Amino acid sequence: MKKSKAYEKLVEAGIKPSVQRIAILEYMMTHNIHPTVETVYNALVGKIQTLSVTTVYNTLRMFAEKGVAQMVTIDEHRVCYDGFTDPHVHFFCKQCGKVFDVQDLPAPTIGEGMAVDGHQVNEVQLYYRGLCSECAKHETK
Amino acid sequence: MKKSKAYEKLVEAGIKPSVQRIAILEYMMTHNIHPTVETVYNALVGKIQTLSVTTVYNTLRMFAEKGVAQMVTIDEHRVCYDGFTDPHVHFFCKQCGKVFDVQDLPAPTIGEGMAVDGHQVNEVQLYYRGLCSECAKHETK
DNA sequence: ATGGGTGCAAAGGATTTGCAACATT
DNA sequence: AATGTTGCAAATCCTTTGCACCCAT
Repeated sequence: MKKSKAYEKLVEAGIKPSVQRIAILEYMMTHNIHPTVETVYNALVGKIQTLSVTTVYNTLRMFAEKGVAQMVTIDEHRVCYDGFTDPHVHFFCKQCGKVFDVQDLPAPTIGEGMAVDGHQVNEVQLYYRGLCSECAKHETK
Repeated sequence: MKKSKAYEKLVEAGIKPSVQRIAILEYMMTHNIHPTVETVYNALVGKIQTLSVTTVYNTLRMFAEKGVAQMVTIDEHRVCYDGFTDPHVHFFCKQCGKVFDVQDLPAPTIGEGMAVDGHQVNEVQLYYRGLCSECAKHETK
């Protein structure tokens, strides 16, 4: 049987595939919505009825370590994850807490072995905070 | 008696000054170390013996809302605060968890009423993650 | 049979909230 | 006296860990 994109990506990253891992990665690859652990759990527990929150936590953390997903820490209260590992800019809405990808602006990039002020760099994040267009509508009253 | 810089800054921001608030802001203004709530508490509980962690939490959160301090959410596990509200670049060390200001790189700026992708912007953050020079030393063995 | 993955329950921490005491005007 | 601030204790919520069970090799 033909292996899925998610399956292959896991193997490439040196992660042993499993039903749960494939499902979680597949979800990340097809939903560009910066889900939290809870969101991923809720989305998948219907298909994998035995899924536990713990597994989602552990799996996403592992994905971030292995570079299969990106951890996004904009929200004061909860971490979310991004399936698109290419660098790009985020926007965080203080009202609804959603994270959006920003198309308008170029993302900063990091070269191989890059350093700033003598510190060795692995990741960059550029994000804006404010009120998203959706929330701005309801604000006007 | 002459009012301190911290006192004046609070009044300007529309915050009613109090012993605790002045002390916390004064600490933020004289220590460029991106302290966590805990750090601020430990530093001040000697001078204000009745100080509570709750007050530090509430006060710093309020400072961030009023623009007197900046909330920095790089660390997955804990938030820290920055007394310098002018935009600038941060570096986060994954090993020791410290946050540094980056001098080498220019900070992104936000103009009055700026928007990205139609969303209304209030704050920007640009940060790098990696291994700081101090931790890199001990790593070499 | 073995090694790793999963998921439950419990632990661990950070942050927030309710509320009574307190300080300042 | 009135208003707003403080701080204790408890509650809440997110995340991690320990461990037994299960699955796949």
